[in-house]
Amino acid sequence: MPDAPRISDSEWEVMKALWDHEPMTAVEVLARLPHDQWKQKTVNTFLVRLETKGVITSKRAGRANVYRTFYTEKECRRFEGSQFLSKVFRGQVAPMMLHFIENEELSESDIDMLKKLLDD
Amino acid sequence: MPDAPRISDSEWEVMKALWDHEPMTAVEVLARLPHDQWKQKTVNTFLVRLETKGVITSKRAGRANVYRTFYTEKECRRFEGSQFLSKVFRGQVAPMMLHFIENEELSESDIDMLKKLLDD
DNA sequence: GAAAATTGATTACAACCGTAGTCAATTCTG
DNA sequence: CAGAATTGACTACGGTTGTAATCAATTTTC
Repeated sequence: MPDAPRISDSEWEVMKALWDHEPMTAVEVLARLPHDQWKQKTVNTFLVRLETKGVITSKRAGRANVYRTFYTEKECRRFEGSQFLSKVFRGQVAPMMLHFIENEELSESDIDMLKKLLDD
Repeated sequence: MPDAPRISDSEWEVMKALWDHEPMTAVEVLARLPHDQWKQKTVNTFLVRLETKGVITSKRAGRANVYRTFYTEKECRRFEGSQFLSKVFRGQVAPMMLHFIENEELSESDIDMLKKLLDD
């Protein structure tokens, strides 16, 4: 898999909507986003940009374009995750994990799950 | 503590240099950054911008400005961390932790440390 | 003291980002 | 079929980011 292009904050919102219900038209994507925060034209612009970046693809179906993601959410999380790790935690995994354990709410079951995970 | 402004990728590099050795002049900051990737004037621009954003402060000392961070690295990690969590992992901590356990190299001692950490 | 070096302040500029509006073609609707 | 609605394509525009260059004042060096 080639390196994924950078995906901006707002582009991520569109991507998450697409991953959840692809393939979709621009109108359908809007319907999946918080309605008061997004205008149809804005969604359109982002879809065009994402396609230009090669992160999604489109196919004409009747009068509308139907969009599909090109990278999986997992893949994008890998790119963004290692980016974040090196930028904010200087590439040091353990301090980062520690940070999240200290700063984010973990339920009992989360903790149990993670402890099990760490056992392999 | 008020909300920290957004700090861009390159700005983070400057901030990390500053946190490690503050206070510093612009020339000293450059000396702490990879020399082939940074020009003095570029460093200057970033320092000015960071001060405008209120993330660092400066005081004139002789002919040079001496810079100091205003937010700690810990604070900035909190902002950036929760931003990342909600953007990339939809705010779900456990899946994020799982992701990093699966995708980043954790040493034996890292794992032991984390398991201990999870025990409280 | 005049030329050279240092260094902050100001200015530049293209690409990316967020947020849409306008134009134009196609498709309904009555 | 003529007006209305839909929808993609193209255009807009100010703010941020990365990357510096120029201008100007001050200091150092012959």
